[in-house]
Amino acid sequence: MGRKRTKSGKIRLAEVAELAGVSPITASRFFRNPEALSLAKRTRVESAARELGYVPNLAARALASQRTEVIGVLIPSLTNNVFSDVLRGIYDASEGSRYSIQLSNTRYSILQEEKLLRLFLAQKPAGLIVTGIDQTTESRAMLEAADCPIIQIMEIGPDPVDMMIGFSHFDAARAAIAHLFAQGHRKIGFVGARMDPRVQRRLDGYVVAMKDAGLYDQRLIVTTATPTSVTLGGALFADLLARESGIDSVFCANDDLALGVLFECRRREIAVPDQIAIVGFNDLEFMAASVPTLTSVRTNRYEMGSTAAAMLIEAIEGRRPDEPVLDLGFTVIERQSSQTQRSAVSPRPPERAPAVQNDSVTNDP
Amino acid sequence: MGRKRTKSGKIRLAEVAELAGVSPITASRFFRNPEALSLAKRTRVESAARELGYVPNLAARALASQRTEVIGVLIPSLTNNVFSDVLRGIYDASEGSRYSIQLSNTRYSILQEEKLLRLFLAQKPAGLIVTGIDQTTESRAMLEAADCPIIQIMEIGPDPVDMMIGFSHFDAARAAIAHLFAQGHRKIGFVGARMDPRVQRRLDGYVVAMKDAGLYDQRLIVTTATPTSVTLGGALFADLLARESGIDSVFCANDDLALGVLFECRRREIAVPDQIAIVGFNDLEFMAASVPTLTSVRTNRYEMGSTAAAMLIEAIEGRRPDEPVLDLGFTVIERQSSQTQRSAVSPRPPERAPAVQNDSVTNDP
DNA sequence: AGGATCGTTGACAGCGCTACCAGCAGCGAC
DNA sequence: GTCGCTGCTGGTAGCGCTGTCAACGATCCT
Repeated sequence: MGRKRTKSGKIRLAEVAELAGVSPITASRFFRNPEALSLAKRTRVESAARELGYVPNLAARALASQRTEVIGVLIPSLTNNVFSDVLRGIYDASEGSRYSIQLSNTRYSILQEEKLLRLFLAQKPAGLIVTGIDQTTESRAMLEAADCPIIQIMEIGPDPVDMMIGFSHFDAARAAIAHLFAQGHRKIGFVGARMDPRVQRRLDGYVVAMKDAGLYDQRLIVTTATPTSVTLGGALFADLLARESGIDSVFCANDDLALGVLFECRRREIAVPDQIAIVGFNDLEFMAASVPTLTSVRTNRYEMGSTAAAMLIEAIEGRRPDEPVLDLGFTVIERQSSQTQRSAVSPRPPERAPAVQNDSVTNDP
Repeated sequence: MGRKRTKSGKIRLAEVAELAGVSPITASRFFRNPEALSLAKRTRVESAARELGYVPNLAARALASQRTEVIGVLIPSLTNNVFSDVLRGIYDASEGSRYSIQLSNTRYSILQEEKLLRLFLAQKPAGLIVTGIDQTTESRAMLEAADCPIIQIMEIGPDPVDMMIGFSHFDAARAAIAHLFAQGHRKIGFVGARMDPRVQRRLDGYVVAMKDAGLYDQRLIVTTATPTSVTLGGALFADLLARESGIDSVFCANDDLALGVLFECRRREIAVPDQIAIVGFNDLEFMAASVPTLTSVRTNRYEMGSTAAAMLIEAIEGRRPDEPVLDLGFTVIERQSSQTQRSAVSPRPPERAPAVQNDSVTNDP
């Protein structure tokens, strides 16, 4: 055979082209835009490529085309269940596409995020997925100057850099509190950890709901910057009980905390929901399995990741969505931990209706 | 200025070299092996690069050098807590190095793994991290032919492709059963889900331990191929109870199942550990927070990831470890869920000593 | 002093692919 | 018959960097 191989023995595009009897550039087009070829050449190139086991060299492609087929993803945590669901969505939706995912962990630091952003942008990614809407001014400027599609995920806000997909943590928290009001609870504690911007907005939702009902008391709020855990949920709840008496329910900023509160109740022989109602956030799998089952606010995490990746890929390929901001909503899943006994006479009837509109607990736009 | 810029306005190495008054190749060396330069040129190149804000073009580098600075990582699941800990270790250890992580999800399919391996290898990664020791014949052949360091993680076995880091799931399961024997339990159930090769080896460890003690009964084993969950733990345990009576303890193949069993006990008002002892596997955070606290086998997941990445990078750079197989061990963490009452008279004294050597529950090599 | 060695530097020639532009055939319209 | 158009194809010229090898002066040894 007259074909010359590179020393590494790798098959190059030129070999494929030669076997197929076309020019290299035609073979190149086959891999990027097969429709542009005549049917005859298309099949010839295809079978030649298969026969030789050709695999494109991505580095050469990136160098020649001046762009990569990499989607950068910046998330604050790898271990938080919330993000692993989102990630799974992103990976699933990118699979089968030509794009590969480049993941980095900001560890909840917007400075770290800025640093990583600079790194990513220097390699001209095809698109970018960033978490949240709280970037540094510098990051924001870089994102706006970037010439690739960008999606902010996990929450929505008024001023997208480009596209945005998430839900309102503020509204979700308010809906959770409205549910507790509807069940007759009035002295509702808030337990929060990590206190990243999204947890902060859940707290804001709680505060506004409580104030609207004339029930706000800052001593009902226990938070810490420490990373969240089940153990911490128990500890924070213990703090809350030590500080305030007469609490009838707790809204936890996430489900791990809620589970910790449940265990702490068990440890102290506090009946749930009779003495204390518990509501969590995210609706992780175990919330439906615990005893009693735990009420939570379901968020569409997998969908958030998969839709974000799919939207981004569409945008990269020139098909921008009609609406750049997508609200995935949330649903308050009412379970035993917050149900007032309905078969028996309610042991703690609401003394007055809370001053909050009793709208639907679901917010699926 | 005489410098010519590329149309994209990007700073190239040539610009840096010109400003520094050296040849491009010298500038290139500065970024790869600064020690090779004289101090004078080194500082000149460094300040020129900083002044221009130069960022190397990785695609060009990869093309010219015929290798990438990418470490491929193949794991079976993104959402399983076990792997998120490992991943965090990998990302942490690779941060600050020149290498970037390329992650893919095999979804517990060795065929999918083979496919992804082919994809990865075609791009000449600098190194590879693969999960487990059960590859297809084809995958194994590809790995052996690959000219980059490879680490198999999560478990150890007799025949490493290259390097290996993990622990013996078989021994860990045996140690868990030995602990239950030591606490006087004899009718020990096994609850397992997903049944990937590592869970299978835990089951093997259980079987051997039970057989050695003359207590093996296959009706004590409940497994399913379904992905694991807390809910599933409860359901499988319910199956076990329906099938067999007199069970005094349950060894769960992972902690989610164990939590599900605990909740199921609570639902049925079975006292833990008095009527049923529970042992889990992995020692996730919540195991220490539950009521009662749950015994588990601690595995060093974060360390496994970080050590694997660090070892791999060392090997890539030519410093191979003395010993290619690293056993990270495990520890049985004894908690309330499996403790025989010691203050009171044991309600269920062991009728005969189990025929298993009562070695240390810790296996930290 | 002569030769060998080391540390440092630079010239050259690609790595494998694609952007750009030109060319060519086939077609319908005038 | 000419023109312009469309659809397909190919040639040329890099993309930005590094491997290889040669050259140079400085240092060391005999």
